[in-house]
Amino acid sequence: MTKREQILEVAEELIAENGFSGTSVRALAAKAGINVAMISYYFGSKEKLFEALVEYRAGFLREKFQVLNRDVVDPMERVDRMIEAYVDRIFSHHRFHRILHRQMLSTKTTVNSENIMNILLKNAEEVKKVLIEGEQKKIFRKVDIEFTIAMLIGTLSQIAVSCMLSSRIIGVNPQTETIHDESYRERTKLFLKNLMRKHLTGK
Amino acid sequence: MTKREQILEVAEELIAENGFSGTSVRALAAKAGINVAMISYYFGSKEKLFEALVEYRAGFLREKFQVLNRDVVDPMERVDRMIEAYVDRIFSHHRFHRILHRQMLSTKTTVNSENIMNILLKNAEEVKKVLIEGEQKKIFRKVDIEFTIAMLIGTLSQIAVSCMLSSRIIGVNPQTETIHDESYRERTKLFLKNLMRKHLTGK
Amino acid sequence: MTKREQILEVAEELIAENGFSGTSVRALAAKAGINVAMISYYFGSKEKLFEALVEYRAGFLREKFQVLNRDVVDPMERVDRMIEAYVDRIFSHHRFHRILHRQMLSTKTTVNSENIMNILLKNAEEVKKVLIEGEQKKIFRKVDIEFTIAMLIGTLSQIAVSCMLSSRIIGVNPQTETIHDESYRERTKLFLKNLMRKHLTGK
Amino acid sequence: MTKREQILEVAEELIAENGFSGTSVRALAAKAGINVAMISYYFGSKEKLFEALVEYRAGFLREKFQVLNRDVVDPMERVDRMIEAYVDRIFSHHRFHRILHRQMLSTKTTVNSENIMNILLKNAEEVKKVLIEGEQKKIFRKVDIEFTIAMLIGTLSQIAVSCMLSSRIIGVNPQTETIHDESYRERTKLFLKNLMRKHLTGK
DNA sequence: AATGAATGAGCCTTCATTCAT
DNA sequence: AATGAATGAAGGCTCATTCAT
Repeated sequence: MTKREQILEVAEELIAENGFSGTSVRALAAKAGINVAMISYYFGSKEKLFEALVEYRAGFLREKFQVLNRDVVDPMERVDRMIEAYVDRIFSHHRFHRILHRQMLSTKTTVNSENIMNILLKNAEEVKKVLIEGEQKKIFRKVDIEFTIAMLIGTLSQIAVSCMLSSRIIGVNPQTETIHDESYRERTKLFLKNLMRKHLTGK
Repeated sequence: MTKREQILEVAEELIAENGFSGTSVRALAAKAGINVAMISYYFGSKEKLFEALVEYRAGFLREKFQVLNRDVVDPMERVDRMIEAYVDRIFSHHRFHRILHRQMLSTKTTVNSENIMNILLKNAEEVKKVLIEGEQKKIFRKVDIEFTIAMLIGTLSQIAVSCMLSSRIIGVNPQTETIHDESYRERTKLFLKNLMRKHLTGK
Repeated sequence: MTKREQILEVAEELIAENGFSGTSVRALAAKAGINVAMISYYFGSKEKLFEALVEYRAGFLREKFQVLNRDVVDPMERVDRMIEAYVDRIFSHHRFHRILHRQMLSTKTTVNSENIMNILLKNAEEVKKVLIEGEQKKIFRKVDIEFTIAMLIGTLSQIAVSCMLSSRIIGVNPQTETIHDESYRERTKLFLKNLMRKHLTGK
Repeated sequence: MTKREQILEVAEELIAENGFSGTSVRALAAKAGINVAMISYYFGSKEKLFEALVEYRAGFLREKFQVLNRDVVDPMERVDRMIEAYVDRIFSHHRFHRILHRQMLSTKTTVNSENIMNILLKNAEEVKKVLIEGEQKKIFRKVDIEFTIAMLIGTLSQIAVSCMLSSRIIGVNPQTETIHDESYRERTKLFLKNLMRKHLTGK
């Protein structure tokens, strides 16, 4: 791993935990074991570091959804696959997802938020396509498509992101069963699939 | 409105927009039209101001859920009522909700987060009761209760909170139809009710 | 003296000695016996402190030249009076003059330099008037008016400003006879008057 | 031109424009098209680069004055020649002269300033000799010799150095007639010669 | 000889807070 | 009760310099 990447990893961790304003370049440098000046040296500024982080992780998020839409014919099957891909993705990058989510909470529009919005939007549109297609094929009921997407994103985020709350609402012992566990991930997939099936087909 | 409350209102607005670290007491004092020293004077510190804000708004959120559980007999009916109350509550205090949500994203445990967790938890438990009761009465299917709660919270949050994203995903023109509109609120209620009915009863 | 003025006085001293970039707000605050934050508090920024300093001293420089032109009839007499006023002024504010002079050496145009130029220009124009009038009245020879002004300014600056060099070129013991001495000031006046008389009238 | 000299040329330009503290080694390296580390590599430090620059240019300034004093017999003639040499010298190295001038404004004594003083002093002494000789031969009037030297230096500096101000005081269009023009140079020589003749001989 | 990476010190500014009134 | 002045700490960033290659 290059030093640049190393900084980005640490940045992701700290920003996920404390937010952008809550993370000082000094804290960042300390945790990354580098000099403060290196942040400016590599990225130009703290803001640009953030942009670089978004760019760095955006790649992971951009792929694969399109593929699904082409290969699988049955809409319900495709929704299942999407859920699987989506859950995997978010669980694997839960820290970055936390950052994205936080960004969404800000009403201020920055260079970054535009970028982030576009990433999320692309995913959302892919889901939208399936839903519309399923509806046209009379396989899905007529549902509020946009809110269905919001439900998918919101539910998954809620499960993945709010450790503290979730662990208590959900009755999970955060020490033994966490977001990092395979079982937890599967439980999430199963729940979402069932939910969507009922919601979309009523069966 | 007392000066104290006036400060709290402004604090809510700014913190909802820019986060806790992103909001300086100077900006706050400027917007509230008071002296900087007043924040320390009234609340002791910025942190304590935040705690006071949570306390100030928590009252709104704490009431009414219990009532519903006592008065209404039919579990499905009760779920509907809860959704209505919950949606109304969050739409009415969407700024504060945004703050709560952001707090949940933080893994740092503060005095505040404990407080906030308790508020949210109480609500969640009320919902849990209905779900369990409905299941015992064989009116509801057997579902993953904890994740169902997460779904409820997550979906509503997603709809209410991410103006920018939602407005684009959801296909809402943020100029004409926003979180402040009655129609938008009703649409949300309808969606959640249908979703839960399908999810819980399959019908 | 207010604290604001106190800061300005110290700023003048340090900037005269080390230049603007060469003077750190920390050094300034230390010498003025105040906190670093006070510079921003009072002036907004280091740059604005400089502007305030120019404004603060500009007043001293702006007055009095016009008066001379109205009251005295004889051009040569008026030139003498101007020299006296000019020498007094610069000797009294030699530190600020040093700053002005340094600013002139910069080719970068700032808000300040425009301001400074205007002050100097006004003085120069007043001198120009006398020279032209004297020439029209056939009292002065035909001379290069603009360069004559440059000579006046340049000579006086050289004498007043370059302590180290002057003290050695001029053969003055900087310990005993300095810019602060009355005799040195009178010597300067005498020199300039004689120089100008010869230059302008040839007698 | 060696790389070393190339750096020195760029350094002269930037330091003349922005002063020593106002010129960063980074800006310098960028403009010279070399690596930042090169400055330390070639010169040891920024200070030493400055010293090297003084040394580099000092050579130009040191020569020729002595020669004049030996070859020409008539003191007035010699003064004229000196003015010519001096004007030529300063106009040819006006950037470096700007640096010297700025240094004179500083009261801080550095290794450099000592060096610079010596250069200027040597020139001044050469002038002094002629003035004294002319006075002894009863060709020159009795004048304040030291101030006369200051006048010469100051006037020329003022004309050469303060582009912005001069161009406005002097009524020169900086676009068409500048320090680089032959005519401007000749005008300066003529002015100084006439001035000195009147001042020294009264004729 | 030459360079990109890295450093620690210092830059100016803003922070939340406290003090005197 | 309320405020302008003042503070020390921390903010992000740039500095001249050094290191390893």
